Amino acid sequence: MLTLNLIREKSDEVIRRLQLKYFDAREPVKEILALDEERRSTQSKLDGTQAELNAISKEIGGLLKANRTEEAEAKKNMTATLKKEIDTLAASLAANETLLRNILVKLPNLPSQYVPAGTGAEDNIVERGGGAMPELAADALPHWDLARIYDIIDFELGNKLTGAGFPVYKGQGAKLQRALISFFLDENTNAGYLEVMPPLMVNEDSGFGTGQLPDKDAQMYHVTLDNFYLIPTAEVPVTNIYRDVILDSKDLPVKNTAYTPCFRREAGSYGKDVRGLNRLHQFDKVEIVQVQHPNKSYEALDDMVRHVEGLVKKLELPYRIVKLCGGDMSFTSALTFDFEVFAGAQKRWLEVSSVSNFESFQANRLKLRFRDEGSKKPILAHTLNGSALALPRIVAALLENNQTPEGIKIPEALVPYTGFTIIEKRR
RNA sequence: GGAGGAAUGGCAGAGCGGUCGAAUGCGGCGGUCUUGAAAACCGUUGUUCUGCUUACGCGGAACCGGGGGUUCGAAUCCCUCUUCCUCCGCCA
Repeated sequence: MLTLNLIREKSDEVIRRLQLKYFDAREPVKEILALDEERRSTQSKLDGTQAELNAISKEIGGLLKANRTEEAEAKKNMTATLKKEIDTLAASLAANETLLRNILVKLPNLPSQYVPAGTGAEDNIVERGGGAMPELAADALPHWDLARIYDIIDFELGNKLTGAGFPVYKGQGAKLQRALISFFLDENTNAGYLEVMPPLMVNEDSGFGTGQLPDKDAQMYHVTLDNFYLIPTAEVPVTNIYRDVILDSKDLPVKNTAYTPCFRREAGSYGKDVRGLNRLHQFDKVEIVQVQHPNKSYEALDDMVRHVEGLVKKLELPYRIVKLCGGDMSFTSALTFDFEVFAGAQKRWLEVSSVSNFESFQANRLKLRFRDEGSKKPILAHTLNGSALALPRIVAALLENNQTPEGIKIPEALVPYTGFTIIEKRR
């Protein structure tokens, strides 16, 4: 959520920068400014009337104490109109604030100055890449075939237990999941992130805090009986740890990492994108989250990108880092870098991480602030997060790129975690 | 799940219809003293909205778990929700 102050003081800039996300903010901004004006004048009238009533009440107290009952009764009669006025003003203020907020929460975050122009994925800019492209035979198999042949991931069994998009990992496949999770968590904690293990269901307030609600509720599984939502990413519970929190400046930066399963309904996405591990309803992901001083958030974003790059390198996967253009960015982000790895048999780039700076957009919703030296009022912190990393597509690329006649080779960095160097057929 | 009790400022803890944004203690910040520090003493100490000033500041409104009600007036009384504690039941 953008701050009212920003819209009030730099409305032209807000409109101009949102054009980069193909969002026409002219009308909403106009409405916001009008409502804000009205809100303040109502507030001011309400405060004045309330002050009058308070003064009279105080007088009545004094009169009653002095046993001047008749005068007190006379004063009481004066309050009726004031009270009616207060009710009316309070109701109109509440209505105004609801309207204002409803428009405000629909404005996307402003893209930062570094965001390139463009309408969609084809306009994203490849920053850099690395890793050797796999040299596979022409008959190299896609990961879903490999998963079946080596009996390490069972999609059919998942269909039976739950439904499409809920695979069952078995044997070395299950061990590989556990190894990747431990590997990522260790790498992250070694880089200074504190490991946390949050709940996998959150309440409405949390869903709102990170921006999944009210707009994207169709993306989350909703447990209606208790009104909880299954988390679509650890970002939700982990960032909400800091909802309604005022940090001390010496607490910054906050760096957290968490492994969680993630649940996504993925309503409306069908077709060949969803084959195998490419798109699941439940998947494992290790997330990193930072809360930063506004002056340092872009430095931190850079750090996070480098850190994730280190992970992909250690897994010896061919990768590229893509800077998202305005048209391809998420609602909440100010600047996003996607990581893609190349899956040799599908011959496709698969997104495995998305690292973003949200600036104060989430913090404003969360009321996440800190006390800065020299500033009397607490100020909004900046939040950032990224995947480090999402497992299924990493596994897809590992399986496809490392297939050999003997089996699937495990990258060296992972061997201490898997305890095996190769995935072989079970008998 | 059943029966009782509780929720107050960073923490502890008073207040149970008016002068209470709230005693007191601890902590934090500033100062006196000191070579420095501790102790002692003095002062200060939250958040939001808002008006004037917009450097500092001054004034108004709201906030005592959330929401609603009674009253001229609510931290204080009533209703409701949530959370926590104690006892019983069930259970990984």
